[in-house]
Amino acid sequence: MVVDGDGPRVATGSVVGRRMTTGELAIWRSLVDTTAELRRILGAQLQQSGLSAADYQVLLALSEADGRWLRSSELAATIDWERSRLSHHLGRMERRGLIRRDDCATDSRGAEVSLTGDGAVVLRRAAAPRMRAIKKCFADALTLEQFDALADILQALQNHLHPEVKFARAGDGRS
Amino acid sequence: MVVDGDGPRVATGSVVGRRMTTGELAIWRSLVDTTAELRRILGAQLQQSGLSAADYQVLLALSEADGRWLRSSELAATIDWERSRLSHHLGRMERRGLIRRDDCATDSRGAEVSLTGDGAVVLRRAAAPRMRAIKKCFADALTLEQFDALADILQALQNHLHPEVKFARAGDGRS
DNA sequence: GAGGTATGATTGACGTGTCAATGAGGTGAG
DNA sequence: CTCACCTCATTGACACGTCAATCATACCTC
Repeated sequence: MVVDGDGPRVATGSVVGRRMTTGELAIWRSLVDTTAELRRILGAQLQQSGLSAADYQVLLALSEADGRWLRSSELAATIDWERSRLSHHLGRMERRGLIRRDDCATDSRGAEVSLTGDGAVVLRRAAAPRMRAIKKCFADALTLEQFDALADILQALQNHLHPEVKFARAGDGRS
Repeated sequence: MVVDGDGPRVATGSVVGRRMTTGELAIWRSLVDTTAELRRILGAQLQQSGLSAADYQVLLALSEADGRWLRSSELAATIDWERSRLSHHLGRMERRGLIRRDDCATDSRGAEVSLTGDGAVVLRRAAAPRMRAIKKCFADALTLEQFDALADILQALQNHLHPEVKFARAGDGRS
């Protein structure tokens, strides 16, 4: 049974209306597979520092924040997570002593999330090996030309996913 | 913390030995973020057909298999999953009536996994919308040149991750 | 300032993924 | 034959992610 792939079909006359070719679909599958593999490898590497990729993202965002703390919702926006996902994860990280949640001074509903000393140490120890791993299994594989092309492709995908920011310019107040 | 600009580079060569630049790291982060977003969008789309991305992968592999069934371990190898992950997932899919597991005729340890009628119907209904979604949020964003460049980049990454198959070529006549 | 609504964050339920351990059955050396 | 060892597949425990529901507080309107 064939449920995907391209079959004979009359073109609608517009490029956008064309079906995907098998080649395009194969590239899509390769993208999914390859990025999944990279995530798996880097996740395994990070685990040797006692962190998951999610832990690392949270700790990194906090360490880069002004004053090294963030409101829970700001943190969620920074790393583009759902609120509830963050809440669950912060609970687990708090239990492990990596972060701390305090009542927010300016809004009694809110929480201020900050690194603990332990969290900062663990993050610092994990950072260099992670950079090396990204370099080794990703950056070392590509030429300068390929980097440029990839940046261009990713920009095209982002423009396509978020057309409203396609023409955004610093200092341009209009939307 | 600027890490750009140190060391000469061999023309058109790789960047082995140099540190990653902030630009290269930014491209890595963009790759991770963008592919995560695509997966999220497509997962949400697939969910309208009552399937997860994992379900779809399993059903598709079975539908493409000779005789529409596979040994559990063959299925795991086909979609590159851990055995235990597959076992858990097949349990859930069996409960939902999408697949069936029968004792293997040639090896009493094994299981033969096959599509149920329901599973085949659900897959067929999900396939076209999924293709359209991949086209809409991925394929439609890229030019032919960008497709070529992306295929080249993914091949380079795969070659780097699996050097043992680095020299395999399609159309070689012999492998 | 009282009511209704919006927002910040958490919780519970459930599906999912990983690791280590297990059991059940094949396989080969002696 | 039988013992050691391997592979096939499953299980349990636990971490993780999503959805819908909840709760408390802020904000806005009258």
